[in-house]
Amino acid sequence: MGNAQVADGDSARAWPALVRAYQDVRRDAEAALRRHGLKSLEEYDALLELRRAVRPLSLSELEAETLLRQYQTSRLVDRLEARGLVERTVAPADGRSRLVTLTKAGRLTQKAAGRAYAEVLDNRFAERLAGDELAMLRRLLLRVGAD
Amino acid sequence: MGNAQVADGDSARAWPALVRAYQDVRRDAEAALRRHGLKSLEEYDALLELRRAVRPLSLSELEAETLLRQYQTSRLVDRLEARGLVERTVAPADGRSRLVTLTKAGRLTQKAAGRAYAEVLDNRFAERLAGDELAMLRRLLLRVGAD
DNA sequence: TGAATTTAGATGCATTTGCATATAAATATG
DNA sequence: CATATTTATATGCAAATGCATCTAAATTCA
Repeated sequence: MGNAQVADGDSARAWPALVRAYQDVRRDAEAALRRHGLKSLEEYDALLELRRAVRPLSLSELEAETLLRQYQTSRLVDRLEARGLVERTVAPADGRSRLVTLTKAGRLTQKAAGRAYAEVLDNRFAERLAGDELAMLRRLLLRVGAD
Repeated sequence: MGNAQVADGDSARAWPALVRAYQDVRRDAEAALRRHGLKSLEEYDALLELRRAVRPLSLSELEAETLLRQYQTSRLVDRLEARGLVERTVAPADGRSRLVTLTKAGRLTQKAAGRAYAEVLDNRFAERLAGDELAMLRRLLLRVGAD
């Protein structure tokens, strides 16, 4: 949406800046992830959740962690599976459920991509804002989102 | 990407909050725009630029204003045209260029959608943050984006 | 227990994206 | 002036998205 400008009540001059920041960070982050074979932040997030989990996650658990829609999760896992980054197995306890686990390649990719991602964020946040500014930014953003 | 969490250096705890805020505002805004027949923020932005412009804009001018890609602009205009919100005419001065103008319906849609959009932003920003907080948020976000 | 309901995922279909390339008009060059 | 190049926009095609719906397994409950 580019400028994301609205009618012009200046009540919300922060919104275009938010859009801009989001897009710029996201662009950098996705470029970094692409260099490691991932196609989107969503893919990375799924890999990260899988790595963090103590036990294999079902698709619906993964869905809950990532805030993706049901069908998005299903297809995201399709793609990760096709590239050999995860595996899907029928849950022993519930025949409807599929458990998703990272493969070796998936773990390696997550690790490498994670480092690149963290670098981008450092670049965009830590190197540009002081600690108290970061905290303030976060607090303000949390008030804008949520509900 | 849901949580948008990264490896865990806390240098960038602001990023998940940024993602969250962006997604929440955008979701509300698009819901409001849909009620007025628009499918995305991008569509609204294009209508707004066209309304603001003193003269008809070519596709490439519109592209520059909105930060869309060339093919995105072309197809966005396709869709707006199909719904009777804009018209495309060959530029008199340059036979390659198409000038895009709002139709009557396009103007009405822009106006109504704009009000709804502004309401959402007021809701998300002005009603939640004080004036100096808004200004601060904006300043911080501008430093994160850009470059 | 057997039929109805709910839950977990998958998928058909239409739309949208992205990339690369095509078309066509304008401009530059020899 | 004729050809090559650049500029403005459109488009074919493959992948991705969204919606609604489907299948199959589990659970409810009469």
